[in-house]
Amino acid sequence: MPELPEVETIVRGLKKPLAGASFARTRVLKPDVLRVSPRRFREALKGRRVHRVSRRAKNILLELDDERRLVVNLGMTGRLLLSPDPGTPPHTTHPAVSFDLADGRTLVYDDVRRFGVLEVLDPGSWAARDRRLGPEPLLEDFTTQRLWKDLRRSRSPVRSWLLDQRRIAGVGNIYAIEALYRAGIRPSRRARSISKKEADRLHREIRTVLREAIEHRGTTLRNYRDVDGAPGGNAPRLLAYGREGEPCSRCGEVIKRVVFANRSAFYCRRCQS
DNA sequence: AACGCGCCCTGTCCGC
DNA sequence: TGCGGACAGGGCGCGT
Repeated sequence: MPELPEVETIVRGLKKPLAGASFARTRVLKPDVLRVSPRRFREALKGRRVHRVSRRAKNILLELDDERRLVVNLGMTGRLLLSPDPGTPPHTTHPAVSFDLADGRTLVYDDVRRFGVLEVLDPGSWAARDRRLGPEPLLEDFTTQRLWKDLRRSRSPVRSWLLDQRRIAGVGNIYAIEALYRAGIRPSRRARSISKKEADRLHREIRTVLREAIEHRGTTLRNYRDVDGAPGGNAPRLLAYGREGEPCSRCGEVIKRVVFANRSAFYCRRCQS
């Protein structure tokens, strides 16, 4: 569910409130969101202080005072919810893991479908994971040149290419569809067929779409909430995603929906080639 | 090696 | 009103 802008909104919301906070007690209600035993997970966090909160791709990183990190991937429906104030737990629907902080606040990982994963990784394990992720699209090293060169090496449909986290980090189905719509490129186009000029446009639109979504605190279709439980405001701004049968905002042609790789793609057959 | 597919799980919505 | 099927923002493991 949550893509880069939603994860970034959560990270920004946790930065100040969690800086310096420490884990007193952890309760695991749904062990299937972990990859180790609940006991081992609890022990890894016990007494640890949060040094810094950051994001890499769609992962939330709580950097701990022992050099390890609590890595949270929200899957489709994961949420991180924080107490409004000490003594008041956040409002949850499907709590999976609950973290009591030393100051009386509670951080809860809530997840209806439980596709999310929580792990505590040492520096080496995290570095190995990090290396497998592609460039951050909002950072300097993601250049038009790099995008174009990387696209040329793949025969996948460009929409599938954009969803592959090893190639570009943090883009999911919504923003892939939106960027392709705005760049005038059909989702089914083979990555290697994208011209230099198209790659330039795609590069710009990926960044614009992500930046604007962050400004609007993410897209809420159903489940996404920020750390205060509030929905994002970006959904009404989507031009193609979820708009099957509606007129194209540019030319009035009907927006089409096609399915490949088990996921919906939306596009305008007149504006996108 | 690169790629596409099925699957993990629960909730919601739509058509009959 | 009830029921079955399709579908949902992600990512992994498998077979080709």
